[in-house]
Amino acid sequence: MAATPATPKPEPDAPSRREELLRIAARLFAEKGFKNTTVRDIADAAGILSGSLYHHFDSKESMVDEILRSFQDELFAAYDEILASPDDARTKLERAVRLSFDAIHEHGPEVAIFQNDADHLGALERFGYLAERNAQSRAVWLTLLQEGVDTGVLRADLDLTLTYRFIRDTVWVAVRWYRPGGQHAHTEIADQYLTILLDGISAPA
Amino acid sequence: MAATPATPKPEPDAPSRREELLRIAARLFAEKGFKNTTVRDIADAAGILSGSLYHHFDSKESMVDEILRSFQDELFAAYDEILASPDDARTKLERAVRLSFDAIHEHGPEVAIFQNDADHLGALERFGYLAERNAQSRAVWLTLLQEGVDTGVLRADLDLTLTYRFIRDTVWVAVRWYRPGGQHAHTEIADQYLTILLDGISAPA
DNA sequence: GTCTATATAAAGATAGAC
DNA sequence: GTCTATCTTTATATAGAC
Repeated sequence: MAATPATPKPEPDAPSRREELLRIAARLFAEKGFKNTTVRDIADAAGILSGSLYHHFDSKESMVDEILRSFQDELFAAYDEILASPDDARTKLERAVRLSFDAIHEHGPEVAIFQNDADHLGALERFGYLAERNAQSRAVWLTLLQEGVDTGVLRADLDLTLTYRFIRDTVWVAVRWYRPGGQHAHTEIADQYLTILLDGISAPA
Repeated sequence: MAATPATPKPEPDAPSRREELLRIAARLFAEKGFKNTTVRDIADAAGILSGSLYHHFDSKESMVDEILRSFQDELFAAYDEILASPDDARTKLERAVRLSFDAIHEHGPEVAIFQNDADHLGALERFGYLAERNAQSRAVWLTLLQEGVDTGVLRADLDLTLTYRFIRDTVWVAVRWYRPGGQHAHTEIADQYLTILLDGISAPA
């Protein structure tokens, strides 16, 4: 084996240059939208010239691809863990909701990109997995909701398809205004959302 | 007065060419996003060449400006009518929610553009009115919610700022999947949403 | 890993003929 | 009101030097 003196192995905690660039790109994609962010924007924010980005990535699409894939892998692993748990239906629903707010807290840019650009990117073959993940998400939530109805913890008069769509859309929408370190902690927002979702805003009769 | 033989006055119901082009542009902006829609896309859909669009409009920005302004004028006039009505707090809240679903039904493209592109467009001076409308919307909903708490029809333990944000975001989000003539009528979706918002998804104890 | 320089394509917009 | 033709700017991406 010849000596390979160059590029020292990075510490596990020290993000590689590649990861750092992806983090910068994710922030910009989230703020301005994928299409509206230029490779020059990304390069400027990273303190290099646009051409230099192509040493690390094939294309702008490759960047957002890598960002979305790794986020979704992590997210769906967490959903699977909840589904497989022995918790009762209501607890699992609550955990799934809180998982969304945790994701908004820890991976805001990725969530925002997914919310804003997934529809449009999904039209490209390369992003076909987004539709698969969408179907998987639907299956997760409908399973949880059906289990809730079957065990009597949820009302039986709900249209589960509509309920699923509302929950799917509303657990993510706080990414539009939530900022870490702001007035409301993400756990507090999750509490308030669960209160409304489970019991409504009406005063008890 | 000299005779003016050209351009006959259009019937009030016959949309002018200008209005027809705006309708086409609105649909495309809603489907693909403002930035991602080219003037060539719009011209193609209208069956003309891109240069011809500039006979009708200054720029692509002018088009989306006109689309958003006229929609918001109509929407906020309707909010004002609800605020000024003698209905009780709960009825006014229900009317405001149903107004959103009516707007999604009748002005889907305009709602979608506002949801998807208003943040980004709002950064331009020309679209400063979007921030004003945003403040106005906040005032409308907070007024309705406060009146609901004061008259005892809403729970007193809600954080009204968070509740406002959730309602604001969630009454519009159905524009992502609702299609006129689809499986669920918009009135039916409004009913289901109001059920969840007012009373929650939990089974009664 | 970044820079210089540049190729190539796409997009917004304009001028004047019809 | 639309077309032909074209200008200008912006954007993605590449090649090779350092």
